[in-house]
Amino acid sequence: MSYLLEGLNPEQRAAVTTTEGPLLVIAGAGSGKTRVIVHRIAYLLDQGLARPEQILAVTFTNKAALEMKERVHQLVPASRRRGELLISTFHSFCVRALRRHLDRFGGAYTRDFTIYDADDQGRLVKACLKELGLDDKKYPPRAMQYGISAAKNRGETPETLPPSSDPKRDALIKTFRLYERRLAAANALDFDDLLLLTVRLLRRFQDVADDYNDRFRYILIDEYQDTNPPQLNLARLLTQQRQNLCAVGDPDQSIYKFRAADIRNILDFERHYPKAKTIILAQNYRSTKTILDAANAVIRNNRARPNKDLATRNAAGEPIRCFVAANAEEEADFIVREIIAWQRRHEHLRPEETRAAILYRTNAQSRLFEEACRRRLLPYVLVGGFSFYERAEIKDALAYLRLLLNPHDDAAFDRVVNVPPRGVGKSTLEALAARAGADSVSRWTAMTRLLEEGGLSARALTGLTNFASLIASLQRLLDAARLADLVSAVVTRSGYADLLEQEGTLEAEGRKQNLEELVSAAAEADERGERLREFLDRAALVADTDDLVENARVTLMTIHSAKGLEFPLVFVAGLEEGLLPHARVAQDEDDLEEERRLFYVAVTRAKRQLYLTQAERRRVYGNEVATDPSRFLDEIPEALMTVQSGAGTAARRADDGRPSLKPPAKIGAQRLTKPKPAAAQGAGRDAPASAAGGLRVGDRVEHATYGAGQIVRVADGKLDIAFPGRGIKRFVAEAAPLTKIARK
DNA sequence: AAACCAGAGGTTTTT
DNA sequence: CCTCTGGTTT
Repeated sequence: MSYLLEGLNPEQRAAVTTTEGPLLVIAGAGSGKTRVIVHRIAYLLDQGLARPEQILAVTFTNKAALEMKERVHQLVPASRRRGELLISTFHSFCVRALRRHLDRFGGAYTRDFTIYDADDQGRLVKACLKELGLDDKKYPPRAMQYGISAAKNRGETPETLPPSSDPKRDALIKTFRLYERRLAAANALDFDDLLLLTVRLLRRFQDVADDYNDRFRYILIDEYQDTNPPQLNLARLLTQQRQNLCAVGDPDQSIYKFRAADIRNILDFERHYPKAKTIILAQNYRSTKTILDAANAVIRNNRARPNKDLATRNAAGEPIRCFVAANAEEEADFIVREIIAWQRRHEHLRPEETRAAILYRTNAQSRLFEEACRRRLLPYVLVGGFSFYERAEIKDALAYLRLLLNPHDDAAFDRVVNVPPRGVGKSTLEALAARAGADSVSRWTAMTRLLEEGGLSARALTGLTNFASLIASLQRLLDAARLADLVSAVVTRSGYADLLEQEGTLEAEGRKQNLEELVSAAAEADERGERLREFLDRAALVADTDDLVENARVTLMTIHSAKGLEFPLVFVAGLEEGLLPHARVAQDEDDLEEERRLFYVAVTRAKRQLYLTQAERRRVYGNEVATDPSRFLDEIPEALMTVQSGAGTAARRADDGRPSLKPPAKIGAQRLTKPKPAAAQGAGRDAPASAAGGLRVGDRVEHATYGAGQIVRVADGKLDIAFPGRGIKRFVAEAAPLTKIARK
């Protein structure tokens, strides 16, 4: 027996060794799903059933792909895996395929296409609305963007949509049509296109489809319950010959409907693949029995699902603790205090056995937890904040780079044509946009035409001429220079570096540092042998740059981001009607079931101890309103829980018989933490101490929302603080959620 | 072109 | 409440 099967239970073994034909693995939460996939890949290699390059494994995130690859490498000796093992997301896979074959279509698109991220997409939609003269109050761009994406994922094009007299519908179709035209003119693809065009490619060109079918003997897809229609099509097209598809997933964890994921894809697997074999992994290795019983009890309330209660041999463990706070601030503070106490109680354990997660439904909730952590000096990692690649200066530099490969990239063009300022003002930009629209060409082409024909102001003429020759001169570096040199040339020759230099502010300093980081990233890419193309593709597709998450002892994130992760200690916060389930979905039964699955995902992240918290009052747009406990709380058997409420909650008031307590002391009053005694000494600078808790110009501080910054001005009880990449912000000294950072 | 101010509007979730 | 946008001012 292969060493790869040791320590696996019979179902897991079957999932690893069933190597012929379609296989569906319904893997419950904590059932060792990733382990099974990793062992299966290793087994295929070990048994000589496939060489590495003949296997394609698809994961949901880039991070998951990386991790999976690493684990396979640990399991299989290097001698057994010559050749590239392809583990990637659907999107990355598609980019690879399109970079190779997109020319085949012969139309507007070429292999040099640009990827438009959600940001570029939003801008384009806005521009389209404007061009069509549609009021963006009446037709919110976001809704339009969503509508277009949804239509695309259903396989619609502007032409297949029936004309409608409904103005909303009509506006959507018109915008959709223009949007597609503008994308084509810019040789740009949005995230949806990446999948859709790959599907079209495989459908249209049999030889390409055959190539892929020949190459990939085995295909594995993780998180299959969250595939959307184009992804399903892709899977079917890639497996049409051999049908060696191993789909792994859990219908109870399908939580991406808003992104066009269709739970039926996994429920109908046996219909799509009549010869399919199904294996259910129902044994849970992760959670205590108490936590698992709660999860089972909750998910049982959903109708359409396979009957697969999870079982475990783990001990019952601690009861789930339910905490009702008077308001959201108290909720956050309670959680942070409990984390500190819990981790202190478990100090004897290895650090990774005391990792904690605070999970919430919406990103907006994160701020309170950040502030609470800062207040009590508890280090944390926030997942899903601004990533490096979302900073303005980074996007600017990337826009230049994008233009070098594809000058027709309108989004990039708009972004940098006048950054740094070169006399291309509003009216010139409008003239460019108008010309581009009229001729149905890119901004770049429109610019070229306008330059030839004249008719521009002298200033604009010089500005645009300079811009054009700048791009041209940088393009000459494409083949010669190393990536790092190229990036650094972009920063200097564009004048961006000088601009920041002149500014002389700390903010500009921070931006410069970020750009230097980008150059370092390029140098790393150089070492991996990557070209600009790959570098940009990675920047477009890699969303989570937070790899620190692994080592953090406290992680803050949305429930969606927590999928696939586990933590010994888990807090699910904001268990209120309107938040979880979210108010936007409460009417529709299907949507409600998705919210329940979301809650199920949250609960099943916990290994040892689970807390569920609710705030009785929560601020909504400024005013505090009373909340109702989430209906999901009622679905957990009382025997599994202990309930506790905070000071000042209604429950407590009733107990005391006191009419009402005043709301808990405003925590804002004590926000400004005094510098730590030993730390701030040493640098006895000249700046006068302010009235603001001993903060001086030059001090480094940590702000709850903006992160690390440096104080640049103290006056009138106000603080001006520079945040790298975010500019200078002014705060009322007394109220600012700040923590002083000790000097090194 | 930058800096300042007023007002509106916003909260799902993400490759 | 807080942030962003757009308009106005210099």
